[in-house]
Amino acid sequence: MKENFDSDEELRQGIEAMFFAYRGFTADPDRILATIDYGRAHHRAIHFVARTPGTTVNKLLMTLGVTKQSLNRVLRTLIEDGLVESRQGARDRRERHLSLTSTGRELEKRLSAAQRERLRDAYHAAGPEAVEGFRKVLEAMMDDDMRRTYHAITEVEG
Amino acid sequence: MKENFDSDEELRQGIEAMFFAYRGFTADPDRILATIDYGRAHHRAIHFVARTPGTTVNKLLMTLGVTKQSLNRVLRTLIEDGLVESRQGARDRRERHLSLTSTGRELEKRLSAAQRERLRDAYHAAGPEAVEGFRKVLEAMMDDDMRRTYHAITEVEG
DNA sequence: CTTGGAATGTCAACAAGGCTGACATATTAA
DNA sequence: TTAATATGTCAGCCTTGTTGACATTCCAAG
Repeated sequence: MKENFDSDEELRQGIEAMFFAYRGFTADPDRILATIDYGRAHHRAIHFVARTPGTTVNKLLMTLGVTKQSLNRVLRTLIEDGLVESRQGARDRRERHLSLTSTGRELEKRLSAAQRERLRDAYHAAGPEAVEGFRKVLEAMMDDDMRRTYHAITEVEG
Repeated sequence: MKENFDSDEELRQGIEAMFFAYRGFTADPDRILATIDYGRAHHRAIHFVARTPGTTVNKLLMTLGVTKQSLNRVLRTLIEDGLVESRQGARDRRERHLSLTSTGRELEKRLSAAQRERLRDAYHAAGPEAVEGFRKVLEAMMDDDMRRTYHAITEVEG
């Protein structure tokens, strides 16, 4: 297998693996979200607000790769529902700094716990070396600007 | 890293890696699809019809994990546009066996080539051992029934 | 040979969550 | 003073998912 790891057939299998794995990856949070009338878009917003507290709307926009109108719709409901807090910037008062409320953090924990459990189980089944390879390939698969965003987030926090 | 590969922080990074990588994974086909007024749903249908020619609607339904109404809408346009062929089953004439026309195969090749190139570059950047780990973790991340479907496809074809 | 159920197709209605375009407002920077 | 930036919001559109209902065709069991 290693001597031909980039054959068309190998690559097609990789494509299918990504497809099916991503379904598993989102399945657990999706089930939780469905019970509270939220969707994946809410999850993504909550995740990155939790991850980079105090981030601005613009930064979140770029991270998520959606339009402000699309994000705004989601963000508005999260703010109305008391999960996300929006504070005017002190230095630049045009900016809104976003953070989770304690209620928001509770939901974030539930969603994250489910997703982390799925990943942890997969990591254990595959082993530490596999995990390293997994991360390497995923990183290489990103667009350059996404890789930068990824590094910005994981280096500061991790 | 290896001694703590399943810490919460490591897992959160894995989650983000999946998120950003999946964006890259779909980016190239998405660009092609946009020029011809198709979406990801069309791509997925085309991919699996190409992969398992002669498959039935029901099998495709289960593979894709959507409702028949949702698939039917996509499939109908593909058939109307002459990319997919639907033949009544010989043994069981309720079934429709799906396959790509030559036009369909052309599009499939374009989409697949773009996506395979992305993956191949990532594989080369990460190396053969990493690829093995990548595949292992992805497989472990799938739901059981998706893993069965995945094996059914890759074992027959690959 | 009838009948139940399976496989498929189709209609209608609805929702989430993307998008574009246009416009308003506040604030900062030139 | 003016231009640019950050944000919010309204309106409308598209894709792609959902449910529910119903028709057709056909296999298979009784």
